Amino acid sequence: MDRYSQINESISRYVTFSQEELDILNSQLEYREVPKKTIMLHEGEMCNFEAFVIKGCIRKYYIDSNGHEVILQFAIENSWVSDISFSIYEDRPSHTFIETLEDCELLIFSPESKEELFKQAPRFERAFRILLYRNLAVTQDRLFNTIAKTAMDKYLEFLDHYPSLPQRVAQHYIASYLGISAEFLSKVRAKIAKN
Amino acid sequence: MDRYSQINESISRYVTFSQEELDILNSQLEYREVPKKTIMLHEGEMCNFEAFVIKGCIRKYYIDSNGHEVILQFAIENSWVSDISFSIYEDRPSHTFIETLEDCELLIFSPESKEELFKQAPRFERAFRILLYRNLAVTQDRLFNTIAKTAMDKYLEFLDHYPSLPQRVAQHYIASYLGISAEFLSKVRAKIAKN
DNA sequence: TGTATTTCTTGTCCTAGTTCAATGTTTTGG
DNA sequence: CCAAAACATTGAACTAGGACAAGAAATACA
Repeated sequence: MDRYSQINESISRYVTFSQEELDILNSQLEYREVPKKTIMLHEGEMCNFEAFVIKGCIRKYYIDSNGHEVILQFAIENSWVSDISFSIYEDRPSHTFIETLEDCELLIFSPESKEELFKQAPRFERAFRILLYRNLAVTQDRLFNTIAKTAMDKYLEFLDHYPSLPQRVAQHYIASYLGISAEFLSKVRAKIAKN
Repeated sequence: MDRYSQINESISRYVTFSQEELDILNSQLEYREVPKKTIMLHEGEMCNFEAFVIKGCIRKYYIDSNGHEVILQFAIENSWVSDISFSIYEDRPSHTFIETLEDCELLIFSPESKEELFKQAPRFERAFRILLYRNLAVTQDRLFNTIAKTAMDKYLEFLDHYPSLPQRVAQHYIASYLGISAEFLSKVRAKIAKN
C-alpha cells in the first residue's frame, strides 16, 4: 500500500481532485518516521510543520504558568496535528508541546511547502478550509461537553469517540484530555466496571 | 461611513484585495437590521447564514438534553457568527441557538452567495481559511482556560478580552460563557470588588 | 409614573471532583 | 530476567463551585 493513499483519500472526502493535483500534493509532503516519546514541538518554539498521521499517535498539550497541563488533542491515523496558537496572544506565548506517544509515520508540510501547494493547485485552499471547519466544530463540541457534562458522561462519550485510545495511551493522558484528575478517572472507571 | 467599510477592513487584514474583488464581496452580502432578542437560529434548524456584525451583540448557545445551556460565543462588532455543527454528529443534532442581545446591523452570506463569491473571486478562500484558523486558535485557548483555570481567573481573563461586554450583556450570560453558575460569578465579583 | 419582570446578591447547605498519600500493578530497558 | 520507573487504584480529608431560596436592585413597559 502506497504511502500517500490515506492522505489522498482523506483530502478527497469533501473536494474531488484530479490525479495530477494529488501528485502535486504528494510532491510537497515530506515522509518522516518519528520514534515514540519524541517531542516534536517544545514550549516557546514556533511550530514550523503540519503533520498528517499515517500511523501512530501524537498528543498536543499546553502547560500554563501554574504548571497545569491539558491535552488539547490526540492525533491518530488520518488526522492532522499542528500548533496554530503562536500568533494569537503574542504577549503570553502559549506553551504548547507536541509529542509522539507511539512510533509514528507522518507526512509533513512546512509552511513553505503548503504555500507552494496552494500556489500550484489553488483548489486545495478549499479542502483545507473545510477540514478546518470540521476541526472547529469538533473543538466547539468538546468545549460544550467540558462545561456541561459530568466526568462520567465525558468519559463515556470519549470511549464512544475514540474506542481504541484507552488501549493505546496511558490513562492519565485521557484524564488530562477530559479535564479531570487521573485519580478521579480511575474511580469513574471502577464505577463503570461495577455495572 | 459606508456600510461595507468594516467588513472590507476586516477581511483585508491578512490578505490584500483589489477594489474590484471587494466589490464582488460586497455584492454577495445582504444587509439586514435585526431587533434585539430575535432568535435567528432555532434548535434543530439548519443554519443557512453566516453573519458579520457591523453593530450590536449576538450570542450563540447550545442546550443539551439535560437542559444545560452553554454560551459558545459572543459575536460583537467585526466578528462573524454562524453554526457549523450540523454536519458533524448527524445522529444527535446539536441544539444550537443564535440570538441577538442588542439591535443589530448585519451583513449576511447565504451558503449560495458565499459559494458564488469563491467562484467569482477564489482568493477569498484563502482569507476565510485564515479567519477560521484564528477562530480555531481562540476556541482552543478557551478550552484550555475552561479546563485549567479557576472561576476567578477565567473571569479576569474575560474582562481583559471583552472589556465592554459586562456593560452590555446580562451577567448570567457571562457566567454561562465561562461555564460557572450565575450565583458563583456574583460571588467572584464581590470578592474582586473588596480589593 | 408605577408595576411587573428580569437581574443581581447573599446566605446555607451540599456534592462532584481534587489533593495527598500509600499500595499494588504494569512496562521498560539494561 | 530483574530492577527501576511509570502507571493505576483506593481511601480519607478537603474545597471549589453548584443548587436552592429569599430579598434587593435594576429595567422594561403600560
